[in-house]
Amino acid sequence: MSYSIGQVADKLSISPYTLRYYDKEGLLPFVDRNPAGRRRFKDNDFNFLEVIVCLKEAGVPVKQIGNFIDLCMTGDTTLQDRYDFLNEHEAKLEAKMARLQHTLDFLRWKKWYYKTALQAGTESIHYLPGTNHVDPAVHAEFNQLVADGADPKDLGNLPEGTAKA
Amino acid sequence: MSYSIGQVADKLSISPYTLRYYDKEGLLPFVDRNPAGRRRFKDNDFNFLEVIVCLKEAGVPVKQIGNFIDLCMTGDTTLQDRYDFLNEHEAKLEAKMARLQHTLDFLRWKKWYYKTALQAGTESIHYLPGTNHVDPAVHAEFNQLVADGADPKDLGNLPEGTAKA
DNA sequence: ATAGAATCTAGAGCTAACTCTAGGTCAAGT
DNA sequence: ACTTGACCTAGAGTTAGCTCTAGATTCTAT
Repeated sequence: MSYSIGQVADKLSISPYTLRYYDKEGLLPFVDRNPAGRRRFKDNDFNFLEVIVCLKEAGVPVKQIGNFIDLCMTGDTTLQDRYDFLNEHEAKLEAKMARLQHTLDFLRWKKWYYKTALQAGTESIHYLPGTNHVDPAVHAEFNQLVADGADPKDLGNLPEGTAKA
Repeated sequence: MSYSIGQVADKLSISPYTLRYYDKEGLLPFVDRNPAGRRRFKDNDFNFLEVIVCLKEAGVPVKQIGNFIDLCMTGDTTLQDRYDFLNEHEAKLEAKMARLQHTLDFLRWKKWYYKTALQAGTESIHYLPGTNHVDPAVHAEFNQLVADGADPKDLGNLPEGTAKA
C-alpha cells in the first residue's frame, strides 16, 4: 500500500507544502518516488512521520529533527545517540510542562481576580485604599482558598446564569 | 521606588531590546518616563509585567496581549472582556497541556523502544521477521507493561552503569 | 482522448518575535 | 570636566517555519 503526498497531508492534517518543506530540510529521506518522480509513502513511513510530528509538538526545531532522522537512517551504530536525543527532549518537555503548569496556575488566579471584580462591579475592590495599586493580600487570599482545599480550576468560574446579554 | 529598563530586564530575564519592542507594540502603556524621556517602571507595573510574561508563556501572540492591556487601561467597563479573554486562554492552555502529555507519552514509548534495542545491540529485534518494518506488537507490548502498572516515566530509563564511554 | 485535479521543482514571499545598528542624549563616578 | 556606560528612537536585519507562485508534468475519470 502506498500514499500520495496529498493523502498523507490529509491524514496528518498538515499541508502538502509543509511536507515538501520537510522533505527539502531532510526530514523525509525514506520516502520513495514513482517513475515520474512523485513521492510514494509506504505504511512503514508513518512510523517516521509519527516521530516527526511528535518531535514538532515537543518543540524540537526542524533541523534537529533532521539530525535525528539522519541517525535513524545510519543504523545500529547510532542507537545510543538516538536514545540520548529522546532522553534529552523528554527532560526538556517535562520542564516545559512544569512551566506551563505554573502559567496555568497564574491564569486561574487572575481569572478569580476578575470574577470577583466582576461580581463587585469594579476592579477597585482589589486595590489598596486610595490607590490604583493591587493589594498583595488579594493574591494571598486566593492562595488561602486553594490551601483550604478549593480546586483552582473551579475557583475562577462564574456561576451559571451570569451571562451579560 | 522606580526601576530602569535594564533593572527590569534583569529581573525578568529578558533583554532591554525585547522590552522596548513590547513597548513599541503597545504592551507597556503604563510605564512612566523621567524628564529626559527614559522609562521608569513602578512597583505596581510588575503586576502588568507578570501578566504579560504569563500570557507569553501561554503562547498568546504579542498583539493579543496588547489587546488585553488595552482593556486593562480602559477601566471597569471591560471587566467581562478581560475575564472572557483569560477564560479562553485557560482553555487553550489546558488543551495544549493535554496534547503535550500525549507527546510525552509517545516520547517515553520511543525511549523504551531504543532502550530495548540498545540492550539487544540492534534495532532489528523490533522488526517483523525478514523486514525493516517495525512490528506493531512492540508498541502493544509497551502498552501492556504500562497497563500492568509500570511507570512510563521509568520504563525507558537505562539501568545504572550503562554509559558508553 | 481529454479535461481537470494533483503533483513536481525552484525560488519568492510572508509573519512573528525578536535583535541589533546608528547616531545621539543622559547620568554617575573620579 | 570627563569618561564610561546606560538609555533613547528609528529603522534595518535575522531566523524559523511555513506558504505560495510559476511553469511544467502526470494522473484519473469520463
